[in-house]
Amino acid sequence: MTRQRRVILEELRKLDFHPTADEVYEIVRRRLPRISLSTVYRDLEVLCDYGEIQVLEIGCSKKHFDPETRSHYHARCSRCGRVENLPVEPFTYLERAFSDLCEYEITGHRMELIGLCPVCRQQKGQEEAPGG
Amino acid sequence: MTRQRRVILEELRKLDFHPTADEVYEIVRRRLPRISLSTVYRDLEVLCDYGEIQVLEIGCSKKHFDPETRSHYHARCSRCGRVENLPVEPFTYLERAFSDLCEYEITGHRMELIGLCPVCRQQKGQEEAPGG
DNA sequence: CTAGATGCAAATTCTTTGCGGTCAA
DNA sequence: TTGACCGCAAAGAATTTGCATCTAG
Repeated sequence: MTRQRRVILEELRKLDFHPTADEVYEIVRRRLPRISLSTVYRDLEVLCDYGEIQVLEIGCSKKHFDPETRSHYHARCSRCGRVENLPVEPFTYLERAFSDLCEYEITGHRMELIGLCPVCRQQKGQEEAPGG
Repeated sequence: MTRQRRVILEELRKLDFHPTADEVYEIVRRRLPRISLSTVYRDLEVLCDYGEIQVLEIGCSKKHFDPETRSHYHARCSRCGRVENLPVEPFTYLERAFSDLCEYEITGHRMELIGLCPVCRQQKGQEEAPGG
């Protein structure tokens, strides 16, 4: 566990949302101004291998990194791309139910709620009623 | 609706899985050998805008294209990447339930079952018991 | 004609890799 | 001294864009 790796993990754990690699880079740079983006990518991968964090390939095009490795659901803002946790236990019985409906050997599932986060909700309200 | 666009849509509708852009390219090339990959990307985007197909940003890194635009769930093979439909109606009540659990204004949700498709299931079985 | 669409090649974006130098045990 | 790790720059993969040409109306 190197300095860079430790700082990345610490910063990830402070956040209430799941950042992308370049967001991690920007955040970590405040404490380690000389860190490189490739170190961030490499350390995020190592932290996944160690089982300290997980990658979310959600919404897509960019990966998001989550310091909680147990399975859980996410909410994603369709406006700003923010990804955060949903406070419910995953419905594992769904996997058994779906096993009977298809030929797949089911090993897991993923659910994502899509909508507007509180901030974007408010901003959208202001745009739609400008000044009156 | 140009020739290229029509052929792309026809071929998509024939498939029982949801291909990536380069898979669409390979398939469509059999009928239109001079089509370019950028036309495929561009036409897939136009078809989305027209509401004829939808993009699945699933599993990630590559987009998958689905000629069924109504909301539905998918199964994804963790071995070969195949993405196909699940024969169940989406549980829209989940959106109302989650609205009470978070501050989001929920507009939709997505669920994806992960596992081994029938083909990979069989291949895996053969690898694990080679020759007896 | 002309507006939109195409094919090709170059550009972008996100991510990974190669390499020489650094640091801790 | 050694092996893992770093920063930098270059390479890769997926996707998008610029541009000259083509085509249907």
